[in-house]
Amino acid sequence: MNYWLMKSEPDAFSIDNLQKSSNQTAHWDGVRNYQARNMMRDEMKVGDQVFFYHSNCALPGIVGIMEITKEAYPDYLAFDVNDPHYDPKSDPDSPRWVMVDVKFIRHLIRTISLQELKPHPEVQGLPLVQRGNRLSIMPVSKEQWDFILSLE
DNA sequence: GCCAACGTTGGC
DNA sequence: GCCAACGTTGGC
Repeated sequence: MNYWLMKSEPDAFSIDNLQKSSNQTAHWDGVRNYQARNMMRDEMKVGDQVFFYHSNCALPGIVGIMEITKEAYPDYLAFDVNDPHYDPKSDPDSPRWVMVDVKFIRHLIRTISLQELKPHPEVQGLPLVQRGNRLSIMPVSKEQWDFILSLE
């Protein structure tokens, strides 16, 4: 089983939005970065566990856990001219972007903030804590996963 | 709201 | 294929 971290701006889609979704499940759309896409497409499997990270907000940090319930399939928003994530270069016959389905598992007891994580040597390998990092989907090692949860 | 860091685009 | 310009991300 793999572990991941996925970022979302809570103003756009928060963990509460996920919890309130039908079946507590939603598609993770709008990823428009090749590195992130490749990980979704090639490595994410049903059952993988994922940290839900709130970015660009008052307290950026890890707020909960979700699980992959459907592996990569075409991000159809890329075909919708009226959607902000529309990409004219994504051809329905050969989709450029993919999404996965995620299911709410639980909130963390408290938010584990970026500020709190940064000083810990155990997570220095995580792109999340590296300067200037913008990757919205990243792998988390089992050791990092367990360590972060031990802070809860 | 600011702005540094980054990824992408497109002219050459 | 280089790289300047541009748009976006995301912490602060």
